[in-house]
Amino acid sequence: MEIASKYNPAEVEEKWYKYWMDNKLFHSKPDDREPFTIVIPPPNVTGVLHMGHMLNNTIQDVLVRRARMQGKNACWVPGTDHASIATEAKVVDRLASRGVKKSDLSREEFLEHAWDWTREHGGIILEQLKKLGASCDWDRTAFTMDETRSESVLKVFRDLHEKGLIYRGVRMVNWDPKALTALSDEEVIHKEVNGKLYYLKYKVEGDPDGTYALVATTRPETIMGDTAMCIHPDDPKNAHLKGKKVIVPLVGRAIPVIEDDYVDIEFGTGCLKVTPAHDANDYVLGEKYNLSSIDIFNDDGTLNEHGIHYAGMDRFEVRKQIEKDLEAAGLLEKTEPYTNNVGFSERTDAIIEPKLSMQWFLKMDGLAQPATEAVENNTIRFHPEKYKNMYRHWMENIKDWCISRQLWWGHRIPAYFLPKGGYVVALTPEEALEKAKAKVDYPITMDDLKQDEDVLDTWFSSWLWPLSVFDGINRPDNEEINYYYPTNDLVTAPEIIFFWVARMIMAGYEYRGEPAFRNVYFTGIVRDKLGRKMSKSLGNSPDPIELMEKYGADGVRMGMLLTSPAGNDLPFDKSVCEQGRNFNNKIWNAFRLIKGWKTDDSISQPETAAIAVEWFQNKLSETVAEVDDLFSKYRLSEALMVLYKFFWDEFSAWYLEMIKPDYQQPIDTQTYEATLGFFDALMRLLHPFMPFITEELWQALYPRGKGESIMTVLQPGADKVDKKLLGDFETLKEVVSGVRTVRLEKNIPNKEKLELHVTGGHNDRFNSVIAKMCQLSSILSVSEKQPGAAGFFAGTTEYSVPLEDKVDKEAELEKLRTELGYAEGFLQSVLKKLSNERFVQNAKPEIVENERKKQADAESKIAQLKESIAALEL
RNA sequence: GGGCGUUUAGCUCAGCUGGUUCAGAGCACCUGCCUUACAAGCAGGGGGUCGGCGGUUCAAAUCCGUCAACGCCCACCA
Repeated sequence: MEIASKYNPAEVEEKWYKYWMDNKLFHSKPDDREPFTIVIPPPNVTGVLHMGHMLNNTIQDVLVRRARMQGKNACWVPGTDHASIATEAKVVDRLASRGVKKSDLSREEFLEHAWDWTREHGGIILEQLKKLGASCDWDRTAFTMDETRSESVLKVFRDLHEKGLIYRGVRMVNWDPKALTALSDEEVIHKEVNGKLYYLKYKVEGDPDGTYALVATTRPETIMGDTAMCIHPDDPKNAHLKGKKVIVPLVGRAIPVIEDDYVDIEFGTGCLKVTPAHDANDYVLGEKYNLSSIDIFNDDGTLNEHGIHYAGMDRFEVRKQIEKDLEAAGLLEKTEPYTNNVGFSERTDAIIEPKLSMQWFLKMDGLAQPATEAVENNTIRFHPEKYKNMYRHWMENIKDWCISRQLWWGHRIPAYFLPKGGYVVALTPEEALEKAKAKVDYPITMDDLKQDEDVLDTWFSSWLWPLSVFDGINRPDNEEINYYYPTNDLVTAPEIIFFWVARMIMAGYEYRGEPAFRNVYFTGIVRDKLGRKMSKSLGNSPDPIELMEKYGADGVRMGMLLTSPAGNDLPFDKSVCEQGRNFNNKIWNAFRLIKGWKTDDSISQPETAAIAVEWFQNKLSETVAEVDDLFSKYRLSEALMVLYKFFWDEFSAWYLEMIKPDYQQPIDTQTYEATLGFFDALMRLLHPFMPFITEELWQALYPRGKGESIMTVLQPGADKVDKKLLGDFETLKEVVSGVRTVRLEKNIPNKEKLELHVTGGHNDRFNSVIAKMCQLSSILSVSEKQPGAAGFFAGTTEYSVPLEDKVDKEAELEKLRTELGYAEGFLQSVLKKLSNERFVQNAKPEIVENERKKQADAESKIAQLKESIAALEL
């Protein structure tokens, strides 16, 4: 059978994914085995696979596949998130492109469009994950707005309300004028913006001299909402304003001057205009001094009827216009360039407007407590650990969570308002009516109840994800939740540590009294070569699907993993995928070599092969132990790198070369069987990282039964390691390398057999191996190196290849002298240490002993070098 | 304005509790090879005063102080 010399991933990937699906190998159900659970961070239902998903899901798949191969009952639950605000924005856009405004539709009509959109786009990203090889249990695919999940959300709302943790109130919230909804603090991103500081003149009322107070503000367009001016009680320069009233420019309204030490005397002029409706701090002042509050904005950021002649204009238009008008009226003293922090909506990028409104909130401090402790005491471990600090800091300063959104796409808040005030919380209208009847003393019908128009924050469903995917809220004692919960690992981006991770931990403790997961692996951000975040708008993100077509899913997976230690950003470049693809090819060709051999029972195992097998067996054990250790520390890139080198260098370059029979000669059965065994072990070790090629070759290695898969066999275990053997073997490599260098330097073809002379201590156990790897005719022990020989050292032993005329005496002498110089310098430094009494006294005995050995070795090497030089100089 | 983190080869990173696995790995680079598994390869090689300064110690990439640059998180100075 001819096997192509290049690996073709496209052919095998589809085949094996189908095989895994057909044989239900991803499916998990509770049994006696130890469970291993991961819930996917649900991608947005309308999202398209990007490089961040690739990284994130590759890592999850590695963890799940490895757990499965450790005999655990691995369950990776996939699903999608309804992404309330993001999806609603997309649906609104699509409707707009068809000339339909959201406001023209009823709630029901709009939701119909949203569901259409969800049905059209919802499955795309999950299908794309299959191309990556993701071993999710697709039978469990969940959606944050499907029936089970919706019921869970409503029940939790009702429960937390009953516990008194959910309340309703008028607060200053972050208002997104584009999406027309409130946002939580976490959804606001602060950015530095270059703006101006405007100095406005507020004339003092009834002052004939025309004196005025100067107020510095970044937001002149809000003056219509001013209801006071505030100075510091101890501010001498503004003391004359105490007890006075000042006139708001353009508006002409008089407002009182109040005093509060909140004002910073040094900032601006020390005068602060107070606009309780449009600034969180001013709101606090307003409450304190019982100021009236004038809301001058419409929900979309245009000015309302309080905006005098600016009514109907956008807030930023007004800012420009009002500057001119103030100028014209002589009420603008000056402007200065100024940078300040402005809040932007995470989703729509609109500038946030602080707005007073009635919203639903969840009390957080009680929920936060056990969640804070769990991370602090490592019940839940963060990888890398540095995120613990961030987490603690946020948790200790946690604020109540604004959970209502003025949107339609999402879980509608299960609160029903009563005709004469008050409300009830209930899962269904029927339940609501029942509760209402119990609450009021007047007759009431279903039609009298009005359900809250708002929906819940998307994260109010995501935070239940590890529970709700196993139906742990609705049926808290079901077999699945009892078996799969707590989940094991969570793989996610640090950006959503507060949005999601922290809240899942809280929900986990509130509803199970147990951690949601044991380990959190924080991935980095995928960036381009220039260090920019990959984004659709920049167009700097490669299409993952195209990438996989070009380099193979295994190649891309490897590319992602090789350069992404936990928590570090990943500067992505296609070249790493190339490296991955090359490695696939390397594996492919090693297999081709092995499979090309004919076996012969009648040949006995050559000595070189016996040594090779023994050595590789030990090397394998050593590597397995190393990989185990790295996995336990979640150092996946390093684990992969160890395996990469193990396969490429130890297995291919050393082991296979050692056992390789002469061209077209058969191999002995014993060695062949051992080699197949090693290859099998290597495939198993690599399978979590590169599922497709390893399955393909594992299947081809031996005849396999129907439905069998590498996915479900165990990882190789680590045996005892003969350290001495491994050490000796490293010396052997040095010798082989030395001879190869001689060949290269002297331009000696490989076919020409050479003789190797040894001067000094040498372990001749591996002579047959050295002879085979270097094409030697013999290895002789000599008391002195021949003058016409090219030499090198391995440790303190000198090796040389007699070459007669081929050796350039001068060059050889030069080499030896350089080496001698180095050795003498080294000896000097060792002697200096040893002659330092304090070193000999204070250092640990083994350190001193080591220095003595270095001294002896150096001395013996120097003696040998001198002899060789003397012989050449003759 | 607070807090955290990073700085080691051209690039991406590893170096735990100070001393032979202390200056490493992969990629990139250079040289020679189409050697019958693999040129997506083989063999060999060069390259860093471990961000700067100061200190502790017999001994510092490693511990302490300080400065600098970069990054992240939090924060209401209008």
